[in-house]
Amino acid sequence: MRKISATIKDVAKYTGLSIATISKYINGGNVLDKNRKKIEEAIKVLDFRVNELARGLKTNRTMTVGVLIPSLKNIFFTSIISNVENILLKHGYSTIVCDYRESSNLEKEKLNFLVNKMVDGIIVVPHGGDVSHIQDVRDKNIPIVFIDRMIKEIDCDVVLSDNLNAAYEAVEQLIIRGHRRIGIIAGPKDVYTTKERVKGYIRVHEDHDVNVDESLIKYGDYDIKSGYNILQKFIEMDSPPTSIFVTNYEMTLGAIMAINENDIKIPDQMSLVGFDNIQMAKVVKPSLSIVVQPIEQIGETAANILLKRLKNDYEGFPSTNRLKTEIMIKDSVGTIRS
Amino acid sequence: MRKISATIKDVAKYTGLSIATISKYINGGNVLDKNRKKIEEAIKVLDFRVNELARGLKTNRTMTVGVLIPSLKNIFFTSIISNVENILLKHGYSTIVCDYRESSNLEKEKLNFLVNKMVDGIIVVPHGGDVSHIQDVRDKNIPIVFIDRMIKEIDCDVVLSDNLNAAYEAVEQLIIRGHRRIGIIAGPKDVYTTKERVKGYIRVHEDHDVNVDESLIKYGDYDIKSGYNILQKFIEMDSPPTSIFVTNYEMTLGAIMAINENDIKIPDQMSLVGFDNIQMAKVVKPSLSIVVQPIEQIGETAANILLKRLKNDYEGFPSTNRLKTEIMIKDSVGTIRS
DNA sequence: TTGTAGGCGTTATCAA
DNA sequence: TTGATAACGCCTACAA
Repeated sequence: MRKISATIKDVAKYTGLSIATISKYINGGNVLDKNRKKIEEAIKVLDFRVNELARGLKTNRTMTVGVLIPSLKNIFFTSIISNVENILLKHGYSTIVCDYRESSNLEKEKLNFLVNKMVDGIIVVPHGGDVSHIQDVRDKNIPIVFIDRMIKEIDCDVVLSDNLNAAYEAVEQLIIRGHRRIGIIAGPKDVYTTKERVKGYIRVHEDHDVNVDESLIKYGDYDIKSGYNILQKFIEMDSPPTSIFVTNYEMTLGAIMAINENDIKIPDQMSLVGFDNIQMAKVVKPSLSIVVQPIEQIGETAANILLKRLKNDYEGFPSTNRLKTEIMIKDSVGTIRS
Repeated sequence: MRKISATIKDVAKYTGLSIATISKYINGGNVLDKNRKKIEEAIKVLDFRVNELARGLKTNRTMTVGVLIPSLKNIFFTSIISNVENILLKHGYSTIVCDYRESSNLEKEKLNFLVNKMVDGIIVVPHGGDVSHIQDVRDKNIPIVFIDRMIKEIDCDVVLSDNLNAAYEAVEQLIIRGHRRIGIIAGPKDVYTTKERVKGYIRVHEDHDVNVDESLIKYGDYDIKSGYNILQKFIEMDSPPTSIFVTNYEMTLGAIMAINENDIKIPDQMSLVGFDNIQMAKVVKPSLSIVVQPIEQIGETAANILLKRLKNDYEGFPSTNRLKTEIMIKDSVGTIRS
C-alpha cells in the first residue's frame, strides 16, 4: 500500500558506493568531495529519508519523548506542552502526548504504554498517591522529569512554580488591604500543589499576626464545579469572608459563575484573586487579580533538563527547579476600611 | 544505560522453545497448552515486551498516528485531540501531537517530520493556502483525515462542523429578535471556516429579506486582538450594529474585552453571540449566547475514520462529515422594539 | 505444532 | 576513505 521510500541500499546503488559509506555520510562522517556530491544528488533524486525504525533498532533510541498530563482540556498543561514540543522538535525528538484524565489507573496504564513505545524519556505531571509504577519506570533508567508536582518518594528532576510563595504573596496583598477573613478555595487535599498553596496561605497569616480560621480553608477538586460550590458555601456562612483566593484556573471560573449568579458585587461585597490565564482575567469585569505562573519557562526548563539527561549528563541530579510566579492585582481586589 | 528488556530470544531460552513459536504465541497463533503456560510464565518473569521498533521494521507499520493542529493553546483543538488520543490508544496507536503555530511553513515542516517518523496516518487541521505539501503526503498513500477545515483541491476524508448553518441559525436568532444591523466578526478571509460562516450570515439575511451591509462584515485573525479591534471599530461607526456575531472563541474573548472597556451594556446597547466554550459563556455576565460545536463527536468521528482507513477499508472515500452545531441563546441577546 | 533461516534498514567494527 | 559483514529484535514462509 504505502509507498516504500528509498533506502540506503538504493542510494548506494545509485552512487555506486557501498552502504557503509552512505551511512557514514548520513551520520556526519568524511567522504570524498565527489562522492559527497553524488550522494547528495541521490538523496534528493530518490527522496531518501532515514528509516527511524531501523535506526532505532540499532541504536536503541527512538528519538521520542512521552508527555503525560492530567488533562488535555487544561490550558495550563497544554500551554506547557506547546513549548516542550517545540523545543524537543528542534533537537529531533518527537513528542507523544497522553492525558490520564485525572485517573491514577489511567496514569499507570499510559505510562506503561509509553514505556512499550520505548520513549527515550518522559515528562509527567504526576498524579500523586501510589507512585510505584513511576518508580518502576525509573528503575528501567528512563529519564523522567516531573512538572508542576513533586513526588518526594522518587528521586527525580522536577520543574514547578513556587506555589508556596505564590499563595503567600497573593494573600498578603489581601491582608495589606485590610482583609482579615480570607477564604481559600484549595485543590484536592492530597495533591502537592494544594499543600504548598495552603502552606503559603497559613504562613502569611502567621507572619502578619492574622488568625487562621480553619473554616475558611476549603478543599475542592480543581474543577469548575467545586469552585462554584465552594464559593456558594462561603456566601452562606454566618460570617462570610471578605475576600477569596482561588488556587487554579478552573475553580476560578466556577467561583466567578457563583458570584455572578448571586449578584455579588466585586470588589465591594467581596474581593477575589484567581489563578492563571491572563486572557480570562482581562475579560472578566471588573478585571480579575490573578497569580500568573511562568508557563513558558516551565516548559522550556523541563525540556532542557530532559535533553540534558538524554545526553546522559546527570549533573545536578535530581534538580528541583522552583520558578517564581507573578501577582497581578487588578480591580477585583478592594480595600477594607476599619 | 537503559536496561534492555527481554526479547523473544530470552523467552525462547527460558521456555526451551524456539523463537518462532514464541512469536506465533504473541501474535495469537496456536501453541500447546503446556507451552502456552510456560510462555506466559516466562513473559511475566522476564517482563517481556514486544519491541515495536523491530516489529515495525518488519511489518512496515509504526502504530503511530500524527496529529497536527494550528495551536496547542487553543482549547477547541486540544479538546478534540483529547478524544482522538483516547480512542486511538484503545486500538494500540500512539499519538504524536504537533502544533504549527498558525504558520504555513511550520505546517509543512512538521508534516514532513511526521512523515519521517513514519506515522501510519495523519489527522490535520489544514492551514489552507498552499497545500502541495499535503498532496505530497497523500501521494505516499498515507491516510489523512482533515478536521475543521476542508481543502477542496485534495481528495480526503474530512470532519467538520456545519459552519454555514451554524452561522445561519445564530444570525437568524438575532433577526427574529428584530435586529437588522448585525455585525459579524469573521476569521481570516482565506480560511475555510470563515467563508462558510460568512456564507451563512449572508444567506440568512437574504432569506429574511434583510439587506446585507458589507461594512458590517469584518475579517479578523481568529485571535483575541482582532476580536478586540474589530469590536472597537464597530462601536466607532456612525451607525453601529445593534448586535454582533463573533465566529470563534478567541475573538469572542477579545470582543468582550472591548465591550467591557467601553462600558457597553449587554444586551441593552448591543447584543452578542459568541462561539465555542460553554464554560466561558457561563462565566461572563450577562450569560453569553454561543454557537456550540460538537467537539467530542468531531474527535471521535475523525479517529474512527482514520482507524478504518488504517485497516485499508476505503469504503465511502473521500467522506465529508459535516456535524451539526447547537445554538444556545442566553441573556446576551436582546430584542429590538421597532 | 514447532523449528530453521532469511530479511526488514540501519549502524558499527574491522580490513583493505 | 571505503567496503564487507555481523548484529539489532521481530516476522514469516517453509520444512520438519
